[in-house]
Amino acid sequence: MADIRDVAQRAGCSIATVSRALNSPHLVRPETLARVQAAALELKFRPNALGRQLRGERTGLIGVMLPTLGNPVFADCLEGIEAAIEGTGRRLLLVTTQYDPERERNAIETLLQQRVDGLLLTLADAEHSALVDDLDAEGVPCQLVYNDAPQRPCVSVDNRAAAAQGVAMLIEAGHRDIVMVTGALHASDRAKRRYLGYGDAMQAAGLTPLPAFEIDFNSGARGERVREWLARRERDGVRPTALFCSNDLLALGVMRALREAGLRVPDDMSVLGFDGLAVGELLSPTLATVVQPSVEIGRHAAQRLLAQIDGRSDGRPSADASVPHDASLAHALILPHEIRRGGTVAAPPHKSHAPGSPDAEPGASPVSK
Amino acid sequence: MADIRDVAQRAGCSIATVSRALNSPHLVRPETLARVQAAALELKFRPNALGRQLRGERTGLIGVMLPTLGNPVFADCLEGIEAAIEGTGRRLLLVTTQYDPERERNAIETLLQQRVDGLLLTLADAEHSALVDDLDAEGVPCQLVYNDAPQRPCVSVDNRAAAAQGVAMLIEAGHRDIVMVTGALHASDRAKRRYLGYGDAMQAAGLTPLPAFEIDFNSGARGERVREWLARRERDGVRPTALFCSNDLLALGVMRALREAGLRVPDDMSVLGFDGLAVGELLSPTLATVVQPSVEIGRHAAQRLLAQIDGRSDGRPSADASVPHDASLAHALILPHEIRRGGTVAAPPHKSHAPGSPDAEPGASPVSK
DNA sequence: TTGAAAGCGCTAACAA
DNA sequence: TTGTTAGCGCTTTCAA
Repeated sequence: MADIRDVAQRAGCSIATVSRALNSPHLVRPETLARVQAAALELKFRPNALGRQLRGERTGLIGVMLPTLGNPVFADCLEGIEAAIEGTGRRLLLVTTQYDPERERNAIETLLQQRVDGLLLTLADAEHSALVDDLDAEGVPCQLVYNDAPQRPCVSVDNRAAAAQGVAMLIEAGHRDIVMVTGALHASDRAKRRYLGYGDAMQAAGLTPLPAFEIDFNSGARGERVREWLARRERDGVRPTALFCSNDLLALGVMRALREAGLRVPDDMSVLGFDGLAVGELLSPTLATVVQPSVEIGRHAAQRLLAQIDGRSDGRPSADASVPHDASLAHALILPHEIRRGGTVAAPPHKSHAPGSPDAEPGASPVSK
Repeated sequence: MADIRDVAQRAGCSIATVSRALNSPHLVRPETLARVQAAALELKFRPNALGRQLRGERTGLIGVMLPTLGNPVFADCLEGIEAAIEGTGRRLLLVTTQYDPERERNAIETLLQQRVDGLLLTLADAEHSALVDDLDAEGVPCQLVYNDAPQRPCVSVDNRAAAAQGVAMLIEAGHRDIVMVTGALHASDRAKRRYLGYGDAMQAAGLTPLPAFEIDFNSGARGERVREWLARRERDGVRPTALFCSNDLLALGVMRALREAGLRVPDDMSVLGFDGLAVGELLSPTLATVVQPSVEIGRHAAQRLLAQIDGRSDGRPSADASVPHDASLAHALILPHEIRRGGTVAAPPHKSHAPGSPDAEPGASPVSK
């Protein structure tokens, strides 16, 4: 593989001139420039980015760490990131962590060793993660994605408020027995905040928040577990009429389980998701959900990161320059969410639950409180 | 940021010893090793991968180029790739092209400049792309993903056979008027092959293949176009009873359009997809589709690429060594597809349109041949 | 407008 | 077992 020296020789000039011809053509006499370009072409010269990166202060590499791409919400976000860096000559170094905190740590270290100019991260739990503090202390440009931690540089929706609003819609539709279904709660700070929002909405309506129904995402026995859980609740006489799922993918899984259990959505059970996956709108009935602008989240995060990177005088992380160029980049950017009404939410089944009236109405769920 | 020299100084040894301590600890006296490690820790030394990569013959970087992540089929594949490199100490450099041939060319060049050890690519059109030949000529390890070009190093399903089998299922269900719906046909060699497969199945059943209905993926007016097209066909008296969509995403879009047009699936129209997206199974009715093992495609492609890379004596692309270590890596790996029967396919509606035979046989499709 | 030369941080001979 | 040293391919002063 031809290197800059070969080109120089062929063009009859020094390597410095070749470098200039490539990077600052205006500094080179047109004649020389032409000779260099011709030589480069003939030799199929492909500049080695490593050399430049080692020398320079920037690599043009952006590190992206996401939990998984199996959930379109992250893939969408990545599309937004890609869109934002498109044309900037930057490249993406991608790692997924499967929500594993240890992999998070390793992945970040790896990215840093490659000398990425900045990081775009979705952490399992941003607020309690020392990682971000470390990065901050080291002066590594970094934006969190989806994590909403008010004091951190991040781009997200207000998960708590958004969830509350979604649940409020369920309540408005007449539901009182609403249960939140989540993947492993501990795995995601988003889910936790959404659960708080669920609680807010319930209490605001004078209802008692119920414990979340945690269901392992990765277990194949999802349908079974849901059915089993429903049966148990049925026995206890407290079958909910609506389920608020902590994300759309989970909602889809739950809906299938319900179907397998012989329950119709929304006739027997309403379902509300969170994320706003595009496929939700293609379903029938369409999935009611709390929409977060995933692509925009990715795009904004990337834009902020780029601003942060460009804001530094030198490209290298500087431990002392703890003040970003624009201080607002150091704090959360909360994008607007949206409630998407959909066919999966309807009024609860006929027999309504007058509080305090314990009459056993056939086919109806008794009331809580 | 501390470099290897700083560590050496602090540990009271030479940089060579530090390097050894890090990369070949067994070559270093335990005492020294400990000192180095301590020094590295105290200085928060983070080895600069660029230095190593510039020096060495491998970067550990794998270039991945996909059309988009908006289609889960590619995100799934990427998950497979990730899974395959997990634990190998390799990293992924990711680029998406939005099916744009020019971006393909640029992206590859960019990846090559970063000195990736190999490439994993999905091209718009693999068979007629000079790109792969160039790469091959340059000796860059490379595997195509999804593209099925028998003579090329790639991992895919047999799109033609798979499509034929899917369409055969439709025919078996009683359909005769089957139209294939595709995104821009020219944009994807997969779609072309699937159309061939459609033709195969139709002819094998003595039916006349119809022109494909091409519909722009990115146009927002999808629903409208589908309705309009249906209306036209209706006027012509040749309304199809089944649609074979060139991919699942398209199938979902089409189904929505049908719904908006007041047609029920599968009662009024059967729909068959291609890809086997997980969400298809979560729908109701579940999406009938030709399943390709996306994650496995990604995983195998990555594994083959790694084998190819490791097979080379030197890590650098060598123009002459056109023969891979294992010659089979130079040819297609065709993974098995699968027909997923689903609720979107049923027998055609009662009034069938027998070509030439105007008698309306209730409830039965005329027989071919 | 061009060239010579000094590294960027690291690895790997080769010597000691 | 350790150190010295020569680069990997490039950019960028500094001089000419």
